[in-house]
Amino acid sequence: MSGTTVHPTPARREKATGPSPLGWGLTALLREWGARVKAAAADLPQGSRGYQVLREVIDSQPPNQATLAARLGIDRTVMTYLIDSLVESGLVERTPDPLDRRARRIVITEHGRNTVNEIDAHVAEAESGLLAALDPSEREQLLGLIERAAGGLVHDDERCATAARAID
Amino acid sequence: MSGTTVHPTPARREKATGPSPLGWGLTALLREWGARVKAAAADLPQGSRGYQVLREVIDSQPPNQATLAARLGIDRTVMTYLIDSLVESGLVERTPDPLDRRARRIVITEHGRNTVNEIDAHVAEAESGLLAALDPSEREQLLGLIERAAGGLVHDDERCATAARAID
DNA sequence: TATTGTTATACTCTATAACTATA
DNA sequence: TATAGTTATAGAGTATAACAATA
Repeated sequence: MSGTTVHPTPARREKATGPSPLGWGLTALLREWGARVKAAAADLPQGSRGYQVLREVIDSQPPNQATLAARLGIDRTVMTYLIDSLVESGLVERTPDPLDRRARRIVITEHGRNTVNEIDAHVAEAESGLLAALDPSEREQLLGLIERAAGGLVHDDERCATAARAID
Repeated sequence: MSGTTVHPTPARREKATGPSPLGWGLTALLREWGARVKAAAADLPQGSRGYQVLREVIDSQPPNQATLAARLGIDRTVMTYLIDSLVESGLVERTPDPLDRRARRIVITEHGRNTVNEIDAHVAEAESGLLAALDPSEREQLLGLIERAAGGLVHDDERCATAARAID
């Protein structure tokens, strides 16, 4: 979200010698995704992340904060502030978890559900704009591949570099 | 790089009602990519971004800082510090641009080239680990789709939400 | 002893503006 | 006037550690 314009595949771009296009492409796409979804979800606090949390609250049956944090890759201390502002806006509520009195179940409010429903349409537009270079079947493909690749990141915790700090 | 473990596709995940999996998948993949490449490029300053800059310096014929910044989506003020530390480490040099005395061409040094060559192998490993859930042909597919989608983000500047702030 | 959630602090990024030297 | 590069400052975002309540 810096004042710069993405400038891909410019005239002077040669063949990619090394393995960088993955990181470059992911970065460019995620930056644009964040900017577009932030605009689409301008009604929400916390921009695109507020939207992601709300979607997750709806899709999972009411999760607790730790689950939300783990699933979205957000620190649990940050999740506290995130939920705070969503509660202030009346989009979600913290309810006690009858099975674990330490935990709070985060449930969507009627207002929250309506808001997300409206925003979903705008986000869908934003996302198809983001993938404008691909035709519909390719978008499906990309979505599927991304989800599978990302979904595969669970079980190699003991092997990779992140593990060390992730475990701590 | 928070002390959290990604926790995708957990037991309680239902069908995705809305359009969030794209943002979720991109975020998870990019976070892991950054962590793994940072480990793979531990010799470099500035982690995965130092690597990205070096790769770009090699792939483009010596670019100036503004070009690098635009292409990688990094603010030009940040690029100054980035290049500073790469110069300190002897990986690149700032040379005057004969065609524009304001600009500095960033050229890779012999040491820089050797270093990147070594790291490339580790990064390639890191990336195939990242995409372990996909078979080789699917990885190719994903790479291609990501590059095309990201490459398509150039010409809609006057239409989308980012434009406003990108233009400024 | 481990975990959920909260708070406070410090640190790291990033954004903004101002300045120079060129064009 | 606009652009390339630099620098300084402020702000947003993030990590770390400590704590209370519960498991």
